[in-house]
Amino acid sequence: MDEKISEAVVRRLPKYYRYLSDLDALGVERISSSAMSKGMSLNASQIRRDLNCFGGFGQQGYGYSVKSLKQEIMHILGIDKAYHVVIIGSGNIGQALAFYKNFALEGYIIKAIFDVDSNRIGKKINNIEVLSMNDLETYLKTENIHIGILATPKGAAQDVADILIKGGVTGIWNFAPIDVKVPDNAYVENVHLSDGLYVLSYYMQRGRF
Amino acid sequence: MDEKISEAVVRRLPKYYRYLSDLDALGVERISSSAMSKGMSLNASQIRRDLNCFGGFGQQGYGYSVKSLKQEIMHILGIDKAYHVVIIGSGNIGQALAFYKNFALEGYIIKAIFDVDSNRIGKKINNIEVLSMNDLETYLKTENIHIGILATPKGAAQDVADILIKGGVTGIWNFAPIDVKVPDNAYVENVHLSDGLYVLSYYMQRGRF
DNA sequence: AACCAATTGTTAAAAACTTATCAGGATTGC
DNA sequence: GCAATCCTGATAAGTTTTTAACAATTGGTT
Repeated sequence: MDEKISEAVVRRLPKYYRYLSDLDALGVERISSSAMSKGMSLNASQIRRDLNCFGGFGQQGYGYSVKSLKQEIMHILGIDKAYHVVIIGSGNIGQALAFYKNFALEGYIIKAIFDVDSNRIGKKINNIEVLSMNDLETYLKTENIHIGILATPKGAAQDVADILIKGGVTGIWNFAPIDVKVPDNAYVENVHLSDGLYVLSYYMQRGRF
Repeated sequence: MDEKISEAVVRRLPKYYRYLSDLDALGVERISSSAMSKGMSLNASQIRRDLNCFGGFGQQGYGYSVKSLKQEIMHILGIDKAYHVVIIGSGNIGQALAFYKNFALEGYIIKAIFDVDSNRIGKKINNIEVLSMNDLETYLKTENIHIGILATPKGAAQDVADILIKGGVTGIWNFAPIDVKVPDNAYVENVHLSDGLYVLSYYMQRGRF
């Protein structure tokens, strides 16, 4: 429970969370690792091992309590609290994210959108103000922002990331098709949407084997 | 060169492709695995090993030709040809994807959008027709569609996927927050956008170690 | 109250993946 | 045209990740 947690494990946590949420919504109260295994197409040993990285949440002969395991994972992921977010870039992706209702519901509160396009500045998107990129640096001095969402063209992404980090942002969710780099005290999640489409094309052509 | 290619390797290919495209755009003609290694923060051995899965593209004492290696990877990924695509769901994500210019440029041609909302049916999004979900099955009989993009609510995703597969679609790019299942002769790429946000939250809270 | 079945947490084994090493061939500079 | 250098492809070693196995513990049942 004290060793370094591998990224592979961390990346499975959201999947557990999703699965447990579904079970909970269906009113299921308890679940065993082997039942989860079937439902999620994961190995049961792996599930027990993964969960055990963070504590012994299960009980022999019984399994896991859906509700409390879900709660534990929310806490481990850190999604049981509120984050202040800014979106940079109000193009296709920026807008789609601004309109996405679940973020607000899950505690990711979008405080402002920034753009360079003077036609957009001053307008509102889903009731969120669009401000000028020129004001970003100043804005970050007065507002306490945790997460910046990068939805800029790739040429601007790293520069904007640097401004965000300098302004105290510690998490960057990057949708620009470039690997943004951040210092060790911050973290970036590079999305690279089209990579998935390329992988899809690969398997469509070659098959899975 | 004949063994099974691991998914880990396949998922690095788009990254190589992106990097080589950038080099090519800068006019760089040749590159060694160790130079790539520095530029991409990957191990040089790994790069040589990865590329060697598909053929001996390099030359001792010289390295790799940027242009031809890029071309090879495009071919391996299968992104050097055209795909016919439909988008299911014209909500935030569906619209954003419909407007995304690069898809068309890269040969992913969006032929139609389907939705259940009668207010949207008959309209056009970025000059692409929005058709009724009821007509999807018939549509697939006459049109040869390769890829279906799922941008529906999660409750509808699996059902729509089934219709798509039945209609001859072999690739599904799924943005609904559920793991869509497809038969062995088809392939699905589940995106799960918010998973990345959760992982980001995890590392913001716990740090990387 | 005692047994049986279920299920975890843990340890061990297997598989997959990454990194290091190096012989051999190609290129470049002189 | 020769030597020194560079760099790949291949093999070997090391590391991480996944899967299997099982003792120990709990809950339900008779």
